Amino acid sequence: MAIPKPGQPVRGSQSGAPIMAIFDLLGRRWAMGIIWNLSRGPSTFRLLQSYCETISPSMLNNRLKELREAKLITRTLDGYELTEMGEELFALLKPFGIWSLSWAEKVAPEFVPPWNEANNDKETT
Amino acid sequence: MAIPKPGQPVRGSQSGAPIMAIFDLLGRRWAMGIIWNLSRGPSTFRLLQSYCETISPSMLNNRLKELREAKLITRTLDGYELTEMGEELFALLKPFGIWSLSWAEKVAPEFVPPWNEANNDKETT
DNA sequence: CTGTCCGCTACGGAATTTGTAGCAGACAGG
DNA sequence: CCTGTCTGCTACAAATTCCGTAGCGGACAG
Repeated sequence: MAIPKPGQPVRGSQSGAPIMAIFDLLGRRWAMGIIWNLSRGPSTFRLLQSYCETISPSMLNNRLKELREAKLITRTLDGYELTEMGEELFALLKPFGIWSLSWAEKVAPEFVPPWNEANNDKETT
Repeated sequence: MAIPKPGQPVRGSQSGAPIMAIFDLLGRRWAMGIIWNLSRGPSTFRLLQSYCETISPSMLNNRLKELREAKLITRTLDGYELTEMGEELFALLKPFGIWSLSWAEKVAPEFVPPWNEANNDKETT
């Protein structure tokens, strides 16, 4: 049940607006992380698994299927990769990366990894 | 367990990067929806409950607590409202609203509510 | 004191996620 | 062909999270 059907009320939607469908899709464990990891280029099932260390194969499989049904990713000979729409979504997600740094500094300074301070200049796509 | 502790590996993080902490926080049911609803102004517990129709009180309470711990929202006499950081996050979330429309058109045309077509020109903040 | 509304908690059952074992297919060496 | 190894993916039970509903204590009106 990746994409809520038009007739069915989206979980938590007060109007069935598309934004709630997206939140329903991305508001699941690993969904955004998978998009994020895939933004670095095509990736295989196994590779994705190692990126998301503790994800279980069936979870990964489920998320991958849902994301595929949502036309956000696609299967290729190289494994999985973002579709054009997936890239668009990632473009929206990207600012989170920068913002999350300042957020982490405020709510949990120690949480910002040291390698980041010396490494965050490669952040430009 | 809203904010992953520095020592603990974030669920699904390959490096403990802040972005994964955000994904861990927002990648839970209702989290983004709550931020979204709160962006319209302060709201009460009961009101939030009616916005997120099927959420249970304990769930809402949990999310609210996590979001508060993450310094994204705050309690006031009016109920709950976004902090400055929460507003920043919403600013990042806002483009999703526009993008979700074109996404919905492509993956589920019928899903785009009719009222939107006559209403999406007030979207320019 | 009674009734009503509010914020919030408790708790059992349902749904989702995790951890682990394992299957089928591809490919290399022998 | 047989063996070993690697990859993509499935199965399934256990653990965790979430939903649905009942209910508590406080505020406030009559």
